[in-house]
Amino acid sequence: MKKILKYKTTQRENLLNYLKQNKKEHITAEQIIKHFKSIGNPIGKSTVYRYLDSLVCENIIRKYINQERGSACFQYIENNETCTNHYHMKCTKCGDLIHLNCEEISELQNHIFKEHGFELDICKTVLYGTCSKCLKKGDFV
Amino acid sequence: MKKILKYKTTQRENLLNYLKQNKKEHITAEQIIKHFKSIGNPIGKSTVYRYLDSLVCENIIRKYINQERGSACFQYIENNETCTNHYHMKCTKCGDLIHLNCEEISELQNHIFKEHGFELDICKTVLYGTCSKCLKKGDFV
DNA sequence: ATAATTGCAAACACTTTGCACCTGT
DNA sequence: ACAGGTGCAAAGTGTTTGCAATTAT
Repeated sequence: MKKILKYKTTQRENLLNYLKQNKKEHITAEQIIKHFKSIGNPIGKSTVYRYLDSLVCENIIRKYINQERGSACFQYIENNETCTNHYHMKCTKCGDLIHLNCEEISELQNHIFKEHGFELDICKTVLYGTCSKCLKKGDFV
Repeated sequence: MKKILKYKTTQRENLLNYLKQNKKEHITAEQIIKHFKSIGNPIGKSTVYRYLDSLVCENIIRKYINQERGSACFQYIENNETCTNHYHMKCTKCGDLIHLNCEEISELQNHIFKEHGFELDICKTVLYGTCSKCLKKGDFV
């Protein structure tokens, strides 16, 4: 379905480096395009989308769909990241992404598999809610 | 931000009934439009989207973003549905939606709140993975 | 040399908006 | 009568695709 990319190009190298440097963030295509435009080194929209697709296929980055806007964001996958007990929680107020390494989640995963026969895909699941910072600011917001 | 709807119209009545009749499903705007066209009772696109928005605001229906396509789907909320310990799991293979009423999840929610200071929003969170039917068909798929 | 890649512009899918006409009260 | 609602068509997002020019090998 997706193309295998054979040549090494500066655009791709830059783009992948950018994702690596922001591995803690969920980056949108728009952010990438703006970033490279702003540093006077623009990369074409189609190139960005095509390369992102291919990186997703190669399992080098992960793709998420933003629950608010329905648009995609991407994140570099660490080599050493097992991804097995690592969930992401996204604050719907401030948009912050929280990385959750937690025993309890693995337990839930086991429970859901054993009792409900459903195999949870941690990589595809994002937990939504309100982060502690925003809770402190006031529930009413 | 959203308009309050004052008059009772046939379009809205029909649309809400349709959602009520399909309360177990996640329905897209497209499905709604097609349905009413097919029964020779079409409702305009804008009317559909506007009414869905307003129903979401009034907490009469819930909106989900499809993780594959990034498009929205909607679901009628039962009056008696507390929504407190009711999660949705969506199979990424067959698209089936599974309703999960489960103690363990409430425990996780408590844990995440106490230990990580994050208030999980169950309504906004969908767990993704593979359902039992698809697992039986073969892991390789 | 030549196969792959780029980037524009045009097409896409889904959703929102402006506006003249229609409907519920 | 008139505020409110409908539905078309047009505009807006975010994403994908066709293609001629460009670049990596």
